[in-house]
This record gives sequence, structure tokens and C-alpha cells, in this order.
Amino acid sequence: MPELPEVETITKYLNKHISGKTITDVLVLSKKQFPQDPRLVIGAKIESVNRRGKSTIICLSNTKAMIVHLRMTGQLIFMKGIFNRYETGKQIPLSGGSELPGKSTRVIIVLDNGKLFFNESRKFGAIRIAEDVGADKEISKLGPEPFNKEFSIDYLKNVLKRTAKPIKALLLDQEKIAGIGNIYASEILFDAKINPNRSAKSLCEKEIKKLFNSTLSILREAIGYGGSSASDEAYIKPDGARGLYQNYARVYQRDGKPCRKCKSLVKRVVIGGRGSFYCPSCQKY
DNA sequence: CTGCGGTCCTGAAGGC
DNA sequence: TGCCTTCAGGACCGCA
Repeated sequence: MPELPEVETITKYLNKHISGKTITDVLVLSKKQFPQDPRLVIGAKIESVNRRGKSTIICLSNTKAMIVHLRMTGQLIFMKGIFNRYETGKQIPLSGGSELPGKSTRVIIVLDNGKLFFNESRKFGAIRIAEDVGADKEISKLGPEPFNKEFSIDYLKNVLKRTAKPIKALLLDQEKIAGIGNIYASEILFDAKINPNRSAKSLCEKEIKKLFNSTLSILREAIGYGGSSASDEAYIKPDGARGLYQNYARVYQRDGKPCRKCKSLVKRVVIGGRGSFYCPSCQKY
């Protein structure tokens, strides 16, 4: 699913390829995924594409912005030029087939240099138009960005000591830290050698320091690999290529397989209603 | 404040 | 083969 590293990969790509382009049309195939009036953005120029947490923020020349949240199965695919499948010769390996628009295409944003497809099979994700991104209901509640200096060992210490929630659940809390989802929460905890069920406030200073460092190093590594595109994950890059992190995952979806470090079998447990993966030997309670 | 369970939604996987 | 059930999950909401 698209978490910070995946959305970072998407926004970097789009910022490079669609900044400066003009929105000539918006085709809304599913109103729920684009509930506002498309005329609010048609004719506007894209100034930049940025990320905040797991949201893609497309800043427009008319002082508005489009906020895209991909939830679990969302994709943003960019096809340069005017095309159909016979003309392009380019097969895009989408999860639901190789054609665009596909079965899960919900919105097509037409630009003067190509088309941006918003695919979302589950229909949980959506695009909304905001006048003031900072005031947006979801964006305004987000905690610090992991790569921002606001996120520090001291900050983490303060947040952790306030709650007895399992540390895994806390890492997923977007109000505490923005951008971590189910894949990287498990991966970070493995790297930090912390059991996902440990109460947040039970972590000692040394563990908090390790957790901080693991958060940054795992996210940085995942960005380097262009995110994670396991077979059952919808995420692919805007050019249709797959991310590579799944080949290097330590524990995520590796239950029953040997731990890469100690060969014990990786376990799956449910924490806060979500599947969580860990090595019972490397991450003792 | 916390935590729990239901809600949205669809495709994949499992059972018979 | 094919139908039916179950499950997964990010964020939110109502309830205890």
C-alpha cells in the first residue's frame, strides 16, 4: 500500500513530469472519488507536486490544490501524449490488466502533455480540492514528517511516554508521525529489534534512540528502492514500473519464512486489527 | 482520553 | 467448474 516511500516516489516523478502543465479537462468516472466540481481546477496550471504524510498534493496556479489520498489500492499513472493502446505500443503493467483506462480507473486528469490516471479499486481513496491545504481536515491533523527536524528523539520520547498502546499501533498513528503504514511499521520494529506488542511507554531510552534511527533508515532505504510492489500490493510508479523494496523486506508478509538474521520463523499477529509481522527471536517481548 | 468494533469497498483466496 | 463466504486494510465515527 502507498505509504511515505511510495508517495514520495510518486510525487518526485510527477513533480518532474507535470509541473508547469495545464489541466485541460477532468473526466470523473466515479463521483465518490472526485466529489467536487471539476471546473474548479480545469484551466489551472500545475505549479508543483508535493507530499505530506501519505497524501499527494498537487499545487495549482489558481491558489487551489488537489489533495490525493491513495489509501490502500490507489495508483497515479501518468501517460505522456495523446494515445490509445494501438498507438503507443507501451504496455503498462497495471494490477488489473494493461489498458488505460482500466477497470479501476476513477478519474482521468487531462493535461496539455498527457493524462494522469487515478486508479483505485477499493474506492476508499479520493481527490479533493482545497483552497488552504494546511486547513484541510486530514492534513491539519498530521504529526511531524519523519525527515523534518521537528521529528527528533526528544519528540519521540515525549509521544511514547504518554501511551500504553502497543508500539506498532503508535507508529501507525498519523497524528503522532506522518507517513508510516502497515509495511514499514513492521519493518522499522524489526530493524530496531523491538517487539510490536511492547507498550509504547515501556521503551527505554536506548530503544527509543534505536527506533528513531530505524525509522529514518528504513524509510530512506525504501525510498531508494522506489517503494514496495509485492504481488498483492496495488502500488506501482507513475510510469508503470514496480518498486523493489519487497525483495528486501525483513518481515512484512514473510510469516512462516525464516528470519533473514536468525532463521527463526517469522510470525504474524493482529495488533489493533492489523496484520503485524515480526521475528519472535530477534524481537523478544 | 482510550480502546473497541463497525463502516466503506472490491478482488483474491478458501471451502464445498 | 462455480458459487458463496471470508478477509484485508487507512482513516473515521460512534459508543462505552
